[in-house]
Amino acid sequence: MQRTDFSKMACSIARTLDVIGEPWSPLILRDVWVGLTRFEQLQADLGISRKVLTERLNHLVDQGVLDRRPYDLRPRYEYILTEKGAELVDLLMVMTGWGDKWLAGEAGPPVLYRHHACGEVSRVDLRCTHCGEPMHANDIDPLPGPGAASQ
Amino acid sequence: MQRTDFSKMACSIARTLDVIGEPWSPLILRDVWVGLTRFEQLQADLGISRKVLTERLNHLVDQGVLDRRPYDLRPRYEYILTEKGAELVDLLMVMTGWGDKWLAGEAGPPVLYRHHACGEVSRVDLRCTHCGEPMHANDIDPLPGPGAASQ
DNA sequence: AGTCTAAGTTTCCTAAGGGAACCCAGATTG
DNA sequence: CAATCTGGGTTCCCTTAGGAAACTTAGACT
Repeated sequence: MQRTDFSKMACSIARTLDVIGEPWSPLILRDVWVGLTRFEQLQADLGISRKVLTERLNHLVDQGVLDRRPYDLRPRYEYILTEKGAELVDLLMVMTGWGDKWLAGEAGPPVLYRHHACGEVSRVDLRCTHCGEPMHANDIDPLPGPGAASQ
Repeated sequence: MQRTDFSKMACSIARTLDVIGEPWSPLILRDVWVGLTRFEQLQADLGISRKVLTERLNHLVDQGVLDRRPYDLRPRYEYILTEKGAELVDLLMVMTGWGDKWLAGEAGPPVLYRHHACGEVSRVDLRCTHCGEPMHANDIDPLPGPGAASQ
């Protein structure tokens, strides 16, 4: 294997990268999320090489992030997010927030999110599941957990 | 250019990937965040090729995510997170949460986060900046924003 | 029988990652 | 003051992965 395998590292970031860290994978998930669920749609929208799209879709299905299912009696398939995949959209939302803030420039964000609960165009904020206060890089200390490298 | 350039796409996810989407970049940020800030430390901890580490560090500095500064009279440098880079740690925290839930298995999470505000070991949750309610994939509708592709 | 379409496969070419050896500047050692 | 050490890279070669375009296949349509 030439490209380093991250899946064995005792790090949830590395393991997550092993699932969606390859080029194009997050954009494929974004497209599937907004309803572009078929091979031709994805290929046309992204401009990705067909070979690479095939590889990525197979990998995402193998990892349980996408489900491949027929939508016709002919051999036609669409890809949909599993629950595991839908929870990756959280990651995309945070990426969007960062990109909107630091990279969008004068033109402003290309996409807005309307929140169903309040009906407003809004953004995501990271909060502590325990106390509900904001939780960012400088608000926490990392500690070794039960799955820490020790073997 | 062989590898497709994401930076021109009208999508904050694609633009963010152009900054930290290459292999190793998120792991480099993680290491810098936890205090492994020097070339030799990063190389030894990650096992990354020196060539690629150089390329990644240069790119992250160019993008304003890391700052390279001398820590000695000799030609010795360390890399630290800028504010722009520190806000990317949000992304790492969400990646960690997803990996902990879906990939950690029996052993449990390799790392825990203690939240300063409440002192508890906790996790992050995504909330609407406007109403404070949970905000996940199925809680929002994407709408075209001011920076949407139109030119 | 011939055509159309979605969903891939295959082939060729180039670029990017891995690994190891090499280099350089400034400090330390004998 | 020559030899060595150390951090921070460069260079070189090899292999793998991405891009582009052509080709294939199964079933439906005309």
